[in-house]
Amino acid sequence: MTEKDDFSLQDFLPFLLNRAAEESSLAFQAHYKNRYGMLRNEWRVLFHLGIFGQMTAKEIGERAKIHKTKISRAVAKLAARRFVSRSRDEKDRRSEHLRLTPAGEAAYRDLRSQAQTYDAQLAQRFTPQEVALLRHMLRQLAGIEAPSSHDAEQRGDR
Amino acid sequence: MTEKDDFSLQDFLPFLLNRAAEESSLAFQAHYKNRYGMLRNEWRVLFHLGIFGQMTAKEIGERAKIHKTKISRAVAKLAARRFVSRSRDEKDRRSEHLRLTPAGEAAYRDLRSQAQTYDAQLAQRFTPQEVALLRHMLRQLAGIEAPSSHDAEQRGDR
DNA sequence: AATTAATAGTTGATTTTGTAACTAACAAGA
DNA sequence: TCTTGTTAGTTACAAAATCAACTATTAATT
Repeated sequence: MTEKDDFSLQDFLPFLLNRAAEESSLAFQAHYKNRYGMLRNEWRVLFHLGIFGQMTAKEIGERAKIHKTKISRAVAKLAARRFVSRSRDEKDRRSEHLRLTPAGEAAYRDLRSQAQTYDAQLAQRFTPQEVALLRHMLRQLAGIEAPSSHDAEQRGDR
Repeated sequence: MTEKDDFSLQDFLPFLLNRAAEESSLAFQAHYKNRYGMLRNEWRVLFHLGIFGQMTAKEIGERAKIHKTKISRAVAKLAARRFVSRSRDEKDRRSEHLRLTPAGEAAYRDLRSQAQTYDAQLAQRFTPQEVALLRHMLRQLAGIEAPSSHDAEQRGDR
């Protein structure tokens, strides 16, 4: 099993991104899976509601880029476990406003602090400048952040 | 939907990594899905065989960190499409050596060049130094590369 | 050699995801 | 008002992932 050509899978960005994402997700999964029996999508919905207070399924989906069927199922499970309460919008009865129940709030606060600890743990492998750059580049690759003119300048674009 | 507290999901590394990984994987998927009807695991196996020439399912699994059932099914499909040939190891008849057929080689070469183009496209959003650092950090987070003493020094460790 | 444990790979059952079709509610134009 | 179109969210069915059990073969222990 010796290398045959110069193409390195270990340098291919989609491959690296997937491996790094899976590694960090699996490691952090332990926190919410064991303690609260949550799945990744449920945890994501919980976090969005924890951060933003009240959102519709649609808003969560847009912000996190999670498909509406995943949101729907995640919300159903969170509601069944009484972590989330739903209320119809009276102006537009198609949509409903979601918020955390006190139990959901408690879970969120607990998991948020674990997330912060875990994130810090990952970040401390690099210098603060490196981490800032990493987050910037990831946001860029994720399509969250538009390419800055700075980047373009450094490439010699105009 | 206004922000309630200081924790930002958009900065949480596992979240960012997942979003960036998904974005790049989906974009690249078009190449192998449309043209060869391959799935992600099949493509990964194909690439490993293209790069390393001959491997067992176990070796591929270890290197790519893909579970053996996924490998088994991916290899079955690649073999059915005559992209991969299998041959028993006569020393240890439990394992088989996998290699690409000429058709598999052709597909690999085609996809490799597309991968290189796509990777370059992603990379050109940043400076060469930034990309080098990104790959380094991702390898680190993926557990492919051990933390360098350089990183530790910069953190003030000893 | 016979028994037990371990390993490479496959198969099957269950869970989760992905895709499409669906329901209910609203909106716009004729 | 009566289509026609659109949107929020759910549900049904197909595809894929996960986990456990299985077969065949080799290694280790007695």
